[in-house]
Parts: sequence; structure tokens; C-alpha cells
Amino acid sequence: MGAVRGRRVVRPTLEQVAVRAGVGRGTVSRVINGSPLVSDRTRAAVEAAVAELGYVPNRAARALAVGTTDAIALVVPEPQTRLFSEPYFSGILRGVSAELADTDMQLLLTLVRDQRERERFEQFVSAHRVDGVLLVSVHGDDPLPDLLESIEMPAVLNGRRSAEEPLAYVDSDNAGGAVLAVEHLIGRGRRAIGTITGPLDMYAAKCRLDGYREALRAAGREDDESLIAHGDFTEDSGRRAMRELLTRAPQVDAVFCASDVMAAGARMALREAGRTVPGEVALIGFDDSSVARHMDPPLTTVRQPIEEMGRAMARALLDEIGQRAADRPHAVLPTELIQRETT
Amino acid sequence: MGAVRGRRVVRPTLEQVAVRAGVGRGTVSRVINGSPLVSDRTRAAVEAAVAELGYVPNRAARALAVGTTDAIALVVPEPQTRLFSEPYFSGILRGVSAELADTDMQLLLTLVRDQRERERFEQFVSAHRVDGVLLVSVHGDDPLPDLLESIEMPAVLNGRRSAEEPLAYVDSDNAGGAVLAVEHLIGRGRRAIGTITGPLDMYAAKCRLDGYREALRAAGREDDESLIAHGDFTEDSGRRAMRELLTRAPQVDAVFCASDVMAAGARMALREAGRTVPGEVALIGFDDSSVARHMDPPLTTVRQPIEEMGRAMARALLDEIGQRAADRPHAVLPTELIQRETT
DNA sequence: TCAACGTGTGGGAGCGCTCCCAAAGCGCAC
DNA sequence: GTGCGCTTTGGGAGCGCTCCCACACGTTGA
Repeated sequence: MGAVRGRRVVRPTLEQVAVRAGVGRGTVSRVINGSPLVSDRTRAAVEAAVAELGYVPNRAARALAVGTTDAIALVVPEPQTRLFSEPYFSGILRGVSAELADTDMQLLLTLVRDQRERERFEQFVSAHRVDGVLLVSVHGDDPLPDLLESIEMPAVLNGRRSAEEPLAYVDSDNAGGAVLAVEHLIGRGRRAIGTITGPLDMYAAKCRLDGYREALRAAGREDDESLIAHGDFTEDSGRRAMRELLTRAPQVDAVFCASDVMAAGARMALREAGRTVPGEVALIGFDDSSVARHMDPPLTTVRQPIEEMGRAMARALLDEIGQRAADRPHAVLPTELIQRETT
Repeated sequence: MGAVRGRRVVRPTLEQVAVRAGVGRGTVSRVINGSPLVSDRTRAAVEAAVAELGYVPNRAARALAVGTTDAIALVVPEPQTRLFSEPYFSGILRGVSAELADTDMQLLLTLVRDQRERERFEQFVSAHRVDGVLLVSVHGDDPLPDLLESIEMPAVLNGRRSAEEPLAYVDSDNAGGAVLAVEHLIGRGRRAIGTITGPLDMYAAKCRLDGYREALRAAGREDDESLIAHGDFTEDSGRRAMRELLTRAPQVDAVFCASDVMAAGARMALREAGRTVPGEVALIGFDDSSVARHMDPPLTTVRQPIEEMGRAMARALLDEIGQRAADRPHAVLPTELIQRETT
């Protein structure tokens, strides 16, 4: 609990800079904050004093005075904590961090694992201890976004909860990525193209399935529900879904998996069944996660511009905080096919 | 640049709580901070008022008053930003976050990519904007630790820079892990056990090599320098080192690699050379990173208690900040053999 | 000449908290 | 009844900053 008493190291204050420069506090403050209402002479004098004294403003004092914290929180809820080890999370983090680099915003990282931590975070946010919040992949039923909205806390989601997401968000073009994947499969001459979906209560999973359907329809193929199996983004579910597909539609010669991890599971099922990849069955994933590169053979997949998404999220949040936002900004970034050896 | 003016939402202050509870400011402060010098009656009254008003203390104000920030920074320098996608980093993060969970410490994440960001961070730290710093794997020549020491900023390193690390640190038992690995290989009846080392100017790499030597010596085997090849922790260097080993010591029937990634490289070289794993050559890695699980066959490796390391780091830092530290606390945590299918 | 303006500048007030001194209240021994 | 010591309490001062009002200067126009 308690705040531990820290040693306090003496550092120059704005007041001291003012004395040194022979001006008033207000003037120094103006210079520090780049106000134009300062004469060049004075500004130079203040800047010299700042340099000599090695003055660095005290954030806490400023925060107290203006009611702003110059910090944003990046929240990672539990279900994602494992996803966390994926390049996905680190990509987002990188993008966010890069975008914040020439801002004086601080990035606060919060892992929300259980109910207690969730409450702590809610309290934290309610106390306006940050200027804004970045939410990594929320579930549709997560109450956090609504809380943020109710207290007017600027927030940007990574991914949408539904087609008409009321909050600001940055998403990748899931449907478009699926279309890319299926078109690629078609182009390779595959005839019976199946899919293993993610949990359909997640909007991203739904979009990927929609994209799959759309691409097939565009190619004039007729719907075949027996070629669609459902998973939940886990490896094990991918394996089971693939077995199901092999039983139900043994003619299947290509499968678009809504995640790389499920593709890894599918790969196993195919090996068990003695089917070669890509010889007999082509396989394509989604995410371009590290599994994809290390599979045998390496997995063709759909990459999302993850780092760019992180940047976009940070940018949108800063805009929202600065109220220079297009009301509820959002962006949907394009996906890209990474062709490896399973297709 | 500038701090953007944020909307300010009215929230109750300590003063208001005091009025509500019919007591003075000082008393409320005492209750909030758990001082024992408050009568039960008064405490109850204050707690009621706090609950009614939904009071949450203003951090900035407290920080300003006590000169403490209740935040620590986790710094990830560039060379590690890629390592970053590894479970390693997220494990540390998880451990740190878990340990901080019932503290009111905030975790600030800082990626230091280039010189500019480094300078920003140095200024940030010099301004005492955090109470302490956690450093993920520093290089021996990094000036940051010395800077931290000179400004008396509490800091804990992840890993040592040398055997006599002056700063507080948390490390895993690298030598011990290597011993485990080599003993395992010996137990499997392997005769010509080689190793692929990391860059020996890194202390961890040096320890792993020392452990390798120690285990062989303990088993009464004589030194054979031709069985030692050097890498730099990259996949490519592992591949090259393995080729070298195969040329120089074709009798090699087991290799301890100082990292999983190098083991993946070695695996490729073995495949090229037509050697089976584990039939002809047993392979063992270090780190238990995601590559290990996804290799074909899955790689036996040495796991570090990463999350526990994160926890230990946070604990050590909190102790240091609270000055309840055993002077320069440090911990070396045990490693563990994860047996899979390459041995 | 004077008023009316504009630009620069100083510094009081206040942000919400903690620290700490002084004082009130209480019991006890004399 | 008085004095002492303990516990409990109130509230002034101050942390370092920003905001903003007031004022000191020009400068301009009538």
C-alpha cells in the first residue's frame, strides 16, 4: 500500500530560474510553454538560465495546476494476456510508443487480469489519472468502454465490438484480408475451399467469415456450409475443426483459417490424417504471428499492419484528447497477403 | 509538443470529504493513509464520507506534496526491442505487473530506440519523474546504469553486466541451466557433446559456456575445444556454427545451444547435412521461447523462471525505493529443464 | 496634448495534498 | 483541585506550477 517516503533530491524550480534570469515567474512559464507574448531578449535570458541551472519542469506541479496528467494508459485485458507474447501486442506497443516519442505523453501499461485489478483500473481511470486510454481488443460485453464513455475519458479501441462501434477505433480490414486469402486459394486452382472460423461473437472473426463468403460468391462458387467449421482461435479448436472438415467434406483441398494458431492445429490434424500440405490441402492463416514462420512448412498468412495500427491508435487518442478530433475518429487499415509454402 | 488542455471533470477533494465527515483535512489525510492515530469513531465517519462522495485522492497533488511519483519505469533498450516479441519480455512484464498489482505504483513503459529517445529518457529520469527504474537486459557498455547510480535513482537490472555487478539485479542461473542441459545429454548416453555459445562479451552467454564446461568436467570428460563453436544468439549464427561443428567434429552427437533461436538455426544446418534429430544428433536450447515449441521436432530446452524474475525485480525495486532494502539486493533464480523431443 | 490601444511583464491566487505544530480532550496520580 | 502526560484533532504553510489580473511601457490617432 502506502507511498514510501523517497529521498528528495534538490532540483531547480521555475522560481529559481526566474530569479536567475531576472524576470518574473510568469515570464519563465511563458517561455517554457512557448507562448509568443515574450520579447526575444527576455526569452533568450530565460533560456540561458534554464540551461545553466539544468531546469526541468516538475510534472506533478503542472498536473496539479492544469488538471492534466500528460499520460495515457494502454490496457491489456486478461484474455489477451497470452496473446501478449505474440508479435501482435509488441507491434502495437511499438507503434504507440513511436507515435508518442515526440510528445511529452507518458505511456502507462496496465494488465487487467482479474476482477480486483479491473476494479483498481476503473477507479484509477475514474480518478482521471490519465488523459486517455488505449484498449487492446475488447470483448463485446466488456463494460470498460462504456465506463470510459460515461466519464468522458478519451479512448480508442483496437478493433471494433460491432459494425456500429460508437467509440473511436482502429481496426484492420478483416474482411478484406479474408478475401485476399480466398482469392489467392482460388488463383492456385483450389476447388473445395473450406474455412475454420473464430468465435463468431467476436466481430473480427465474423468479418473474416464474411470475407470468405464474399470472395467465393464473387468467384461464382456456390455456398457450401459443410466447408465451414467453427473454432475459437485456439490451436486445439483448429485441430478439432479440421478433423470435422475432413470427415464432413473429404474433398476439401484448401482451408482458410481465421488465425495462425488455429492453422497450426489444422496442420496437426492433416498430418494425423496423412494429408500433405500444400500438396493435397493448401492452408492459409491470419495474423502472421510467430507460429506461422516456424511451422513446417512455413504458413502462408494474412498480415495486419500492426505497428501502423498502434501509431494510428495513438494519433487518434491524441487528437481526441486535444479535441482536434474528427468526432470519434476511426481507421480501418489494409491487410496484406504473406505468401509462404502452404499454398 | 505542448500539453493539450483537457476538459476538467469535477471530483471531490479531500477538503470536501472533511466537511462531509465533520472533521479536519488532516484527519481525512490520516485515514486515507492508514495512520493509527485516529479514533475508530472518526475513522468510520471519514470512511463513510469517502464512500458517499466517491472520493479518490489526486495523485498529482500528493506527488507534489511529498516529492514522490508512485511510478516506476520499465525500460527496454533497442537491441531488445525485437526480443520483445518473445515470451521473455511479456513474462517479465507480467511478473512486474503482478507484483505491482497491490501497490499503488504505476508502471511506465519506455522503449528506447535511438539516441534521441535515449536523451529524452535520461532527462526524464534526471527530473525524477519516476521513483525507480527497471532495466531489461543492459549491455556492458550502456551508460544508463551509471547515470542512474549517479543521480541516486533506485534501479534493478534484469541480468548482470559482469560477475561483480554493482547495481541491484535479478538474474537466472545461467550456468546451472547449462549444467542441467549437459547432464541431461550425458544421461541420454551422448558421447560427443558440443555447444554453440552466445556472444561471450555478454555475461549470460559466458555463464552458459562455463556451465557446459563444468558439467563435462564433472562427468570426467576431457575438454575438446573443437566441440565449441561461437554464435551471437541469432538464427543465422546458429546455422553457421552448426556447420562449423559438423566439419570440425563430425562425430558430434549432441549440441547444447545457448539460445533456442540458435538451436533453430542449428536444426536447419543439421537438416541440410542430412542428420536426423534426435536420432543422430540431440539438440537442446535455452530460453524456452516460442520457437522451441514450434520446431519440428519440438525442442528440449532450459526454461528460466521469467515471470518470477519480473516479480523479483519489482520486489527488489520497491524495497530499494522504500530503503528497506538489503543494500543492493540481488537474486539468482533457478532454471529448469523442459524436455521435449530433440533429446 | 491626451486618450486609447497594444505588447510585455510581474506576481497573487489557487490547484489538492501532506507535514507538523499547537491545542483540545481525557485520564490518572498526587 | 491541580498538574502532568497521553491520545486525538484542526488547520496553517508549503510543494511548483499555471492562470489571469493589473500595470508599465511604448505607439498611434485625433
